[in-house]
Amino acid sequence: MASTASQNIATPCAKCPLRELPVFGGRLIDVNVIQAFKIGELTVAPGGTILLEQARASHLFTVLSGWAFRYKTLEDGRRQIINYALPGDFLGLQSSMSETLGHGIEALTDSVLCVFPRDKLWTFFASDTQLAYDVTWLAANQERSLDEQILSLGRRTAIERIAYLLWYLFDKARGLGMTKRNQLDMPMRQSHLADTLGLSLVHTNKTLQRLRKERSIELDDRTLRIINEDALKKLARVDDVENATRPLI
Amino acid sequence: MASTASQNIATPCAKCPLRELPVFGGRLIDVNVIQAFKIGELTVAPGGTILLEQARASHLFTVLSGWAFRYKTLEDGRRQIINYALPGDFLGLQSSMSETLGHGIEALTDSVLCVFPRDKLWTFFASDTQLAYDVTWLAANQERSLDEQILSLGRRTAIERIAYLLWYLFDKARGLGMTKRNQLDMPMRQSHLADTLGLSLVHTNKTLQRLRKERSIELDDRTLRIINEDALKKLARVDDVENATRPLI
DNA sequence: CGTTCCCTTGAGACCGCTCAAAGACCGTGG
DNA sequence: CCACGGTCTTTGAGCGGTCTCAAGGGAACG
Repeated sequence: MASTASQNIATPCAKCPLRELPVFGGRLIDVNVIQAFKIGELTVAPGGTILLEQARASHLFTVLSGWAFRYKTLEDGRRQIINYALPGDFLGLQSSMSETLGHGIEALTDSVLCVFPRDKLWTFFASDTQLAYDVTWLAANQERSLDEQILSLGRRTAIERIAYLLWYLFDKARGLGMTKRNQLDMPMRQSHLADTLGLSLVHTNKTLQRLRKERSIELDDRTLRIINEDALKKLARVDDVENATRPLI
Repeated sequence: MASTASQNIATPCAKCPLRELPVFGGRLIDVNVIQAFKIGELTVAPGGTILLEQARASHLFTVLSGWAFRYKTLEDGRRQIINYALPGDFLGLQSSMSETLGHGIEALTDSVLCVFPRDKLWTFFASDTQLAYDVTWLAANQERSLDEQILSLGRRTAIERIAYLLWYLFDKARGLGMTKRNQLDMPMRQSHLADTLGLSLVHTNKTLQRLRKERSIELDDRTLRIINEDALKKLARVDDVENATRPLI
């Protein structure tokens, strides 16, 4: 069905809509290099598995459209969402180059991913320094956002964590042009938020309501509206990060 | 003093003691390449700052000897330790290649670090594919251990977190030959552990005692003894990771 | 021998948890 | 069109894990 159809209408890198975006401005790799690296596209439906937690990863992905998330689980079922992937995010590298994965990746919406062969990475590293550099840049930068997530989980209170997460996601989506005014379509359920924040579902719900009552956000079914961005940032104690452009693989 | 003296006795890469270790076996970069990349050594005393939280990082480091840790702080002083660096660990890349740092690095013991110029990284990427590949490998692998830390903070209980952290550190040190039997010299104080685990100092102390009472560990002044490794791993729900060799820059 | 740093202990408060159940919304089928 | 089941959100009640505050004890060091 959807996934089969999309194989035939694969987006050529030259027509990649992401390349137009300012966030990726000025540091784009030669289209032909990327195109040569790319072996196909993967289409996944909401709730679909992109990478199994125990699997050995043989591919690398760039999200072309849609939302996904990376997670780990404990034997007894406790799940922790590590981060969310939006268009332009590069996935699969984390699995320490060729060992088993250790984390799963699941789609939240209908998603399309560009697929690259892991075992060709070496070849492309050798032939294109820019690509090597960019992959490293992306890996290093993802670490940065994990650092922030660790700070959140370790030292922020429930309401601060939520404020940070919502602001972070909104800001990231804004850079990708996915927002309208102060409004963002967020596909995850409260249980996803809870599993991201290290909180229980019930407490997440109650804390969300506190944020609504103080008019910092609105959050109906699946759309987030930021009513008071400054209040949110202050609460989350966001240290303004210069939003530099980033590479796109 | 110490730091001046050490400039004169810099370890040539050819005599790097780390290269002997099995953990780094079989995937070592040509000594001459590393040696050309290395511009000096940095010696730091316990409590000394390796990288300031607000600074712009211009160097990359490999820990040659000693313990250090990476941390972030919130304005009001709450500190979160992100991870610990032991010999062979590569530092400074996280600062998303040339932006401001966002985290600090501090030495726990007398430490010696090999220093590399960040702005030459590109040059070496271009001239040595293996080095580029290894740097990326290290970045990806560090992400892996941050994933685990996120799982801990988000979903493990206090006692599980401690069990995991102690086992993780012990296992890592064991790979480096820093343990004697079941015993490890751990330079951090309980306040460091608390700031790593996202717990208060008091609760860390009380939980530590529970682990001692059930004879899983001993922890006197600064030495950790693992009495019952299996119990620890079971409590922490460690999924046995194949301990592959890793690159050394 | 006083100061300082660290570890330990106790007491009480609060944040976030679990359990349980009631709305709300939606698609499906009778 | 309504009944029904499913998924998700919301509420309430009570428990407990972790926190803060406060103080005491031990070891190292000048």
